Amino acid sequence: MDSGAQAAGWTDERVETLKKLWMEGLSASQIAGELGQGVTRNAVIGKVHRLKLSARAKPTNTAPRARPAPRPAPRRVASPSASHSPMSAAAKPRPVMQAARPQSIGATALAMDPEMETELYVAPVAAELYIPEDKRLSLLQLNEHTCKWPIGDPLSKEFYFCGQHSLETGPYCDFHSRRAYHQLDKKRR
DNA sequence: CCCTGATTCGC
DNA sequence: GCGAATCAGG
Repeated sequence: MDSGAQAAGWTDERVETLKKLWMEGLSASQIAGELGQGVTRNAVIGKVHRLKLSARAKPTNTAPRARPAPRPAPRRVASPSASHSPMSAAAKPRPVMQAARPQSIGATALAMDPEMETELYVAPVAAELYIPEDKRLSLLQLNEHTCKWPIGDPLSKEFYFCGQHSLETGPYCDFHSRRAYHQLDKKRR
């Protein structure tokens, strides 16, 4: 007898479902979830391309496809290369002082009265974390595990680094890591 | 950071 | 043929 574990083979049935859902506009991840746990979003996309389904809804797209950038075959790269130079790290980030966004304080407004909205105002100050003086680090005190987010004017004697424990995924602590990402990824024109 | 599809290439 | 890893854009 056979009782086997069926691999994630693309049966006609599944392919049908795939086609249907894809054409309906579902995202690859949604379809993957629909097909089952054994199917990943990548699997769906891969299959879609193999079936040559790619474009589903293309009204008037004047952009065939960006030139498939010359892929330098980065497959399976395992290069830790952790060269942390204090100087370069310090010169990278842009400690701009921007105001913190409101972050929806209070309950979600369902129906805000026109007269009430003037009451809601959040001061756009305190954009930077306050680091106690005894926690602040100078350039020479930085190491692989200290947040290298610069604070203040580099030319000033007030200048210091965050110095909190940095994440394994980057040179900054949780707070500054997120900030840096949100800055860069957001706009980018 | 989340997400999306697109592509490549070892298996 | 398959799909993880990666890339590129939002």
